[in-house]
Amino acid sequence: MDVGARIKQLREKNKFSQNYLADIAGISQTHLRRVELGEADITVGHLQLVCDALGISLKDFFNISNEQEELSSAISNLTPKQRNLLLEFLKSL
Amino acid sequence: MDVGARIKQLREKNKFSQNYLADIAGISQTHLRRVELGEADITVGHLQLVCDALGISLKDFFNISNEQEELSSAISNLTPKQRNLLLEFLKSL
DNA sequence: CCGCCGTTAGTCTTATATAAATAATTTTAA
DNA sequence: TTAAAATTATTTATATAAGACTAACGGCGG
Repeated sequence: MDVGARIKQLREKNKFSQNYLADIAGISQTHLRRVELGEADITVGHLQLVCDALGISLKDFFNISNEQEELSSAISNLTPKQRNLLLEFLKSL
Repeated sequence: MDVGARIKQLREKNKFSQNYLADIAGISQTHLRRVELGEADITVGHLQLVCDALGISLKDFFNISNEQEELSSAISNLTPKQRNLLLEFLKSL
């Protein structure tokens, strides 16, 4: 479970900048950035602040459905060629 | 959500000492103690280690309210006879 | 082109999470 | 009741989480 990627995913879904999210969460943009990049390991207390700012519970933060996980792990193993095929397929939906 | 209390609750359910849990989780007993007492704010990475050692997912670690709800709704449907059996059982814990 | 603005990245410092070793306390068994 | 064993608490030291400030990197109107 990649905490940084998950934060980034939620942040971008809300169209927040690092600065804005950090601000309303009450943490520094520097640190948020490092956490998102996986360069730092956030504490639960601070993650709670971030989750509050994102309007999500810690439980839901960690509750990535199995389908999603299956998908993302499947996708991460694609060859570039396969990735292109997938992109075409998605467009056709 | 009191992370320390939650860890302690799960640790004691498994009849682990701080030392033992810290050992198999790969963290120090000193730190585990401080986290349980709320004197330190554990990082997600370390909490993940603890959860692994406890055989529980992070999602379930934070999924406390549902369990409680399941319990209370289950309890509310007991017959008097079942309620007595439950009381005996609780004493035996 | 040029400065302005929003966003992300880098640096340097401080606060605190975490560890190793040891002491104190509680529990257990004789 | 007491010594040993198990558990929890302290002390001291280090690694790293976290913050303040500044720089670099694009867009965009003038």
